[in-house]
Amino acid sequence: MDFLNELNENQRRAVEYIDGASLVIAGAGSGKTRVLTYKIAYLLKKGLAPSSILALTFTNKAAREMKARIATMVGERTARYLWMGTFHSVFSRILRNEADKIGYTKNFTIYDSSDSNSLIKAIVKELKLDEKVYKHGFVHSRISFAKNNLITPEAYLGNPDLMKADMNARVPMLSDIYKIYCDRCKQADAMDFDDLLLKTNVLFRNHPDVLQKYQQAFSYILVDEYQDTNFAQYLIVKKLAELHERICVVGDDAQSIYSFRGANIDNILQFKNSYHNAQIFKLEQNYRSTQTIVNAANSLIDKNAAQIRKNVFSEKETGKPIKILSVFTDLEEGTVVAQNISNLRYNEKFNFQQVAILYRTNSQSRILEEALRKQGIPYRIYGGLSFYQRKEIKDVIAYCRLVCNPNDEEALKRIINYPARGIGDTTVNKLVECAQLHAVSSWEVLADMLRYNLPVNAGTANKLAQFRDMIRVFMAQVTTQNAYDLANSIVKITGVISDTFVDRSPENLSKQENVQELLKAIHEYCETREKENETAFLPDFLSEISLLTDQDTDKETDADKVTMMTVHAAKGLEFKAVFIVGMEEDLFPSAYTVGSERELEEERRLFYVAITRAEELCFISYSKSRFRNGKTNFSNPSRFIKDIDPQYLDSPKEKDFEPRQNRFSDWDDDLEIERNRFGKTIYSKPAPTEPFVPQTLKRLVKIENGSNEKVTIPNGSIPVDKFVKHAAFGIGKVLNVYIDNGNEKAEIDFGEKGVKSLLLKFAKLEVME
DNA sequence: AACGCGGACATTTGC
DNA sequence: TGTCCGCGTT
Repeated sequence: MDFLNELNENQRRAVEYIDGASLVIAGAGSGKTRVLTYKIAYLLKKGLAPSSILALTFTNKAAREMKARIATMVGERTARYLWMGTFHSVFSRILRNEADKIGYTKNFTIYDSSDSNSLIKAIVKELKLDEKVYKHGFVHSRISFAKNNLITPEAYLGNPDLMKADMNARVPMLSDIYKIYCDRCKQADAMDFDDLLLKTNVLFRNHPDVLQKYQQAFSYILVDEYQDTNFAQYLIVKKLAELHERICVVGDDAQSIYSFRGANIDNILQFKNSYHNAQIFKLEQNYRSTQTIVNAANSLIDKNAAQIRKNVFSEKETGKPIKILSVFTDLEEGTVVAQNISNLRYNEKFNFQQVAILYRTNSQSRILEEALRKQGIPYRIYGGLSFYQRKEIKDVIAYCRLVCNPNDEEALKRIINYPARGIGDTTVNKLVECAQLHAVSSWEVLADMLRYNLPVNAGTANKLAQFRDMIRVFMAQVTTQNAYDLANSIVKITGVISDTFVDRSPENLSKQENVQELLKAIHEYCETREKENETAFLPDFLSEISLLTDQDTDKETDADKVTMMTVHAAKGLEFKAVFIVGMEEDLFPSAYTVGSERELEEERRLFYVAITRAEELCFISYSKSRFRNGKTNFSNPSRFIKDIDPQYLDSPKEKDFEPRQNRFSDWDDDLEIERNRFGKTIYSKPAPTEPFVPQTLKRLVKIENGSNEKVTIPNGSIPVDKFVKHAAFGIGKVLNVYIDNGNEKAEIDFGEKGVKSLLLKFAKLEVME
């Protein structure tokens, strides 16, 4: 096994230890992927069948690349039988095989987050709850949290701590929403992303025979990016490995950046408690970056308290210091970055594809994009609205989903009146209500409107029947036509994209192109399957794509283009030169995280990930002003820049690091408001001592022109002109107190949150001193 | 029922 | 800025 010689001492020991559990702590750039691939090759050479090796990766792309590398070592014929993929894709496969055991069909739908959110919205509405209190994003993240921690609705209800917390947070109905949400998913034969992990656990718990089958099937388990696993994933792995404990996990606690998705860094920190006798290997030599970059990154991560101490070092050249670019506007930032890239390309002979621009949020990409375009620099953006999230694609997919799974409520709701066929909201509401009443899906009601007494007139019933019959024709073809032929006739006959033919605007043309692109993808999928002498049906294709991301869709990876992506998306990648942009307070670190030390440390790790993507050159830019959320804000350099040992930096003058002080005239007179992570508004400057001027004149005028029925009460319980604090809106100034419809109300200016009229008997207001 | 308008609101990261 | 929702009009 010659290839073992290509490994360093620690890497080789990690590869060769296959008799029990092992943890590989792999510093950034330390050859982690190499260890994994070589280890799998090693296992295969030792005689393990490829189908008995389970390798779980964090992205599909990582799985694909690793598989390709293994194929070059052991041959394609062997490599293709490896169980390799993301947790979600591997276990969705298993769940489809075992679907009947947990009350699902093989063709269950996977709800993406927008499906989940729209379902949550519908439930909140049905329960007649305040949509502002039960915001879909918030509710979804709580449900997600529960599922990731394997807390079923029943367990949630029975957990006094959770129930009390919801009570105190004034969201007592969360548990009910959760319960209904799960029921509806079940009824729709749908699983959300979290279900793929939760239901796998349920399957293994309730069916020991099934668990045993997979325990025996997988004689060696490898997990990549273990620091980003959550409890549900931890437990799946634990159960599967229980029998033989032949498992190897690889990760780096310093690169744990997904806690918002439930990832639990303790999984890696506590590994040896879960698998006693676990061997630990540390990979500390960085082969990717210059010493300067490695040392700079080390000095940064050193500021975090929670971590496994390790000594990452590089033996490459010293390299150039990290260049700090300080600019005045976000526009200028784009220009400066573009200029630097041009310089690298034409003076330093870099290729564009060796350069990446990394940012904290997707919304930053647009302005950079324009700057690059102006200077004629080719680029490729990853993430953002991925192909499969575009409206026209989602519409086509929704038809496909409904055809494959008639109970898919979210798909049905999306397209029942698109294109418009005279089935309006009123009708849809009646349909959905009727279905709920009988505890069946809307499709079931459509199929037999008379039986369920759907209260619609003859004309409407006719339109519904027409829609139903059209879908039925497709349904009959699910197992007779291949995916491409069926999708093709769906697009033609339903007229999903007919409204893009009204004119030849660029938007419409691009939509048509996208749909063609989709059909092409389906066609290719069918062809590859045919080569394996199988027919690919539409449900197969759907299950294939539901877990794909933008990066999986990308075709021309070899083109010479600058890469633009979020730092999260860049994990695991490397580039000769990296530009980290928008390094400003409230953006990186995000304003949402500065309230909690834990979250702040995660942001710091995120920055660490960004820096360690660079092989040779790293640039960090910040702007003193930035256009965000519809207006321009002034900003200060990120605190993280100061966390890097200055000896590794090439910085502009010192004074740029000082917080800005009245250098920007009247703008600076506004109070700086920042939101902490609970969404409360707090003032970053000392508490206001004088009343602030309401944000917009428009609002003032509105108040003064307010309705005549409002009678100002002179001695209200809330003092006019004083500041009060509200649980959700933060601190505001009382403008007016009056009686409206017999109710005492107060008009309060919450600054950025706007002017609100609150009922005093409901609003909990605290008067500020 | 369809359409258009305007206001409100949110805007972290992603399988 | 952009999306979503509700309202009023046709």
